[in-house]
Amino acid sequence: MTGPATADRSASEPMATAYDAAATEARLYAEWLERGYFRATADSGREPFCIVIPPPNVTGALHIGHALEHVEHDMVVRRKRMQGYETLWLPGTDHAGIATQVVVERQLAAEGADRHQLGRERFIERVWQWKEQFGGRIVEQMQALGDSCDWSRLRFTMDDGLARAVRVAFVGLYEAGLIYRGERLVNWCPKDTTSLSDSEVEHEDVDGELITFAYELSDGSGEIQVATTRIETMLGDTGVAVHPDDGRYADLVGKTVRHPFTGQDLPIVADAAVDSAFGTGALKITPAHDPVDFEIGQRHDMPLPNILTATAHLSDTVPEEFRGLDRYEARARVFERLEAIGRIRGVERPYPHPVGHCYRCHTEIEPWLSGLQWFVKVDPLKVPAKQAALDGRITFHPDRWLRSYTQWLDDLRDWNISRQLWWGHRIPVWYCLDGHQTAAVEDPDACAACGSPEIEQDPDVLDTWFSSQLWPFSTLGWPEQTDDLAFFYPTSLLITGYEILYLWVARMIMSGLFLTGDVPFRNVVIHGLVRDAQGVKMSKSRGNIIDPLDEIAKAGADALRFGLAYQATEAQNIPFGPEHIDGGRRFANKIWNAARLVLEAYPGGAPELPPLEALTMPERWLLARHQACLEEVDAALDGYRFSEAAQSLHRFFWSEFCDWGLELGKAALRGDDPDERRRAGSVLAWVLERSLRLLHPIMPFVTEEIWRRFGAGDSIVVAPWPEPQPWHHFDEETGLEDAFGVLQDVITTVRRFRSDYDVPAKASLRLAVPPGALQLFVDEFHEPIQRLAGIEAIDVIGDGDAGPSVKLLIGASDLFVRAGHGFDPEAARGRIAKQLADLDRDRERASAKLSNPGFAAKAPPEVRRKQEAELEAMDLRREALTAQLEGLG
RNA sequence: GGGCGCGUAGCUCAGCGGGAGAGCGCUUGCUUCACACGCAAGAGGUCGCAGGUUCAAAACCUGCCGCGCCCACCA
Repeated sequence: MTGPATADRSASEPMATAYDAAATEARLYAEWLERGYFRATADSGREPFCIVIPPPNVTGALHIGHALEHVEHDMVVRRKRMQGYETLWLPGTDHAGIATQVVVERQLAAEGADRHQLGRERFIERVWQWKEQFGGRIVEQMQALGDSCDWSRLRFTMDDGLARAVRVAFVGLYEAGLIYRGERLVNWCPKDTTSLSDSEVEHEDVDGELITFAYELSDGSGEIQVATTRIETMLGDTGVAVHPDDGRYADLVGKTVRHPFTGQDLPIVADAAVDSAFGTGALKITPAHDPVDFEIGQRHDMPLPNILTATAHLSDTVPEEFRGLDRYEARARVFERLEAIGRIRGVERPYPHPVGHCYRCHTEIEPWLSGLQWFVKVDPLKVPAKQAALDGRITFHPDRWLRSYTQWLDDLRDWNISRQLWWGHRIPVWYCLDGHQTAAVEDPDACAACGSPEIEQDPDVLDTWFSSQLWPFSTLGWPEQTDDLAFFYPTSLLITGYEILYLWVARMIMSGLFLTGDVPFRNVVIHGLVRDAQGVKMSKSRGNIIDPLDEIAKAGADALRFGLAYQATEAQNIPFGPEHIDGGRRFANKIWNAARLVLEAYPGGAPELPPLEALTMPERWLLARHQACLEEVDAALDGYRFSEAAQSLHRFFWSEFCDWGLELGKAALRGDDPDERRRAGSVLAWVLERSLRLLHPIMPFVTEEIWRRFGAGDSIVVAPWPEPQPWHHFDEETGLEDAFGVLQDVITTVRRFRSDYDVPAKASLRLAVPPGALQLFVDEFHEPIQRLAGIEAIDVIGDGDAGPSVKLLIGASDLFVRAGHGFDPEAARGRIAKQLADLDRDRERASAKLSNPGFAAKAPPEVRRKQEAELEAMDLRREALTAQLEGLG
């Protein structure tokens, strides 16, 4: 720990006229790290609060979506820390199987090599080297953003502890019969040459073709037509299927057709999976290349001719003339050949239809028989996962995501977890020559079944998401029963994007419940996707990317953070552009300058509030507004409505604290009376200091930099979160808002008069008030009225003694303004006439409502009273406007 | 095919039963000793359309139109 804040050199220097983020942020962050503010322990005796980060890919750079997600994390975490929780934000990165392997392979390709030349072991070494070199980049970027993570616990999905967790999880599921090996169609990416889970396939409409062609019956008695979007697969056809109830084809079932290129006879079968209404009602069956056909093939004992290689070229199982073609060439060639022999019966082109694509490289997915693959049996896992969300052990925010989650679970099918890659957690299963399987946490020496020492490990690695799903507990030490796990698990909250709700969130819940017996987190916040200011998705090709690092360099992390927080609504899309960062930058500067004004007159130390009865009415108003803001911020953040919190703070700080609080307080702050100076300074400093604490989770740097100048403690990072005061609703009890409203009205009305009548700023105005309540009020607040409304003097006048003046209206009283110079009545006449017209429209609507008998009978009294008061006010305002118009001639 | 979300000021959005709001942009006037990264005043909206519920609807219900997203084995 360093010394007290007063030893902070920057805190004793005079404040520059503009806030300099670049000179501040890195310095403060380094100090926070050095002082260990972000480190959490399991034995503090405090309430735990824990968030694990959605681990970004080690290959990645921090993008704007991360920035949004991290700002939300940090807002929650910094507030919880201030609220006294033992707060842990656990950071880390994901090894990202395919993505990382592809990056390193590309690097190798640039050197004229490939991974097969290098060999498995050396390739993996190479990836680790790459990780050591570039994997830390994203950590630095997170620090630039201000993320208050406990860096001493930084984890990586491939580090030793997590590798062990993966093996224990695998073996546990295996022994429970929830992991099995089987041969079935998988989603195959021919570019990455690996299988993918259903969730890693993105369906997208493609302009394809629907070709109808004819198979001739083997007995020469006619033909049967079939339709397909993938005509090349007819080389792997094993039959034709029709619906059992389809009378058109009833006679044909049991007959065979002759394949035009292979000469084989293929059976015509009846199967209920066929939709008679589609196409010709007859379906060609390619069991090895289509999921529906696979099942039909199984039911009718058909063979499984695999006509494609791993790279989606035609294999040696097809007639010579087609071998070696890739799938698209083959599509054209087969069509040509069928056309040449007169078998094409129809062509629909373009024919848009959905096709699966690889979520990494966007190559079209091939349903392919790749040999034996590993699967997780999901049925026993999904039931408790669904129940946990339905019974409230896990809450989604916004709650509409609950429905998506449960529906996804309902439709979930077994999860293919083996990947034909090198980079990743290798499947912990060994095979002996007799084909026995040994699944083990520690590398075995011999087959568990027969004791044979000649065993070989499965060459495949696990789906990246298999290790990611363990993240909330593997990072805390699981499977060991560590203190961290006992203290911080289940974690409190997970914040992530909807795009990985299924890929990641749902699987954490399933595996967490099975492996730890508890939910992995109690709350899930799903945020939207950051788009550009026009709502268009950001992408390199569109050139509308906002790089958070650039923006931090230009405007500061606080500016970026505030801009993001301000936009972070519960909507599915978060529009975000440079103007939002600019808004944040200006707000940071506004805070800085407001502090400059207050601190110039403030002696230092923790601000103390003078007794309430010693305060002026505007000061009490300011306290009330501050309380309202605190309550709004608390409610918003408790409900994870980040935008609401940011907007509330912005509105209060700028439009209430600065525009009215500081402006009204200035005179006393700089006046001659030392008591007044002290009182005003204390109130403003008190509100400012507490506002800084409320703002700190959003804008940690500028708030810290200012806060230290109070000399109220070491750091705002560990300062307590403001609590509501016992007097927090005194404004309502005393009619304070009304009184302050009159003051604002007087000032605004005079200002508007000056503007409406084009009275030059330097021309003096005199305010004439008739004797009475308003006169007493104006008298009491003559100083701020004169100063803020820019008037020279206030006179008390008798009735009918208005003189050459314009009558304005304040509340229910008249107010006369005398301009020292002539003004242009023409300019004003139009504006007033329009105001009158608008007013009349409103009046009509209000009086119609009031005279409605139903309203009188059924509306609650307070609504009626309010409505009456409104109409009254409109009447008065109308009178004043009419008088003004008359006064203008 | 199933599900979800959105159509409110020029732009992007908040509001979600009794006063139509914010940010940015725009107009006008201000170098007023915290801030021109600012201050003050202002213009601008039949709250997608049509019905219904209600004393009262931008908000609740129904239908329609138009966008967007997710899920999905109709070849």
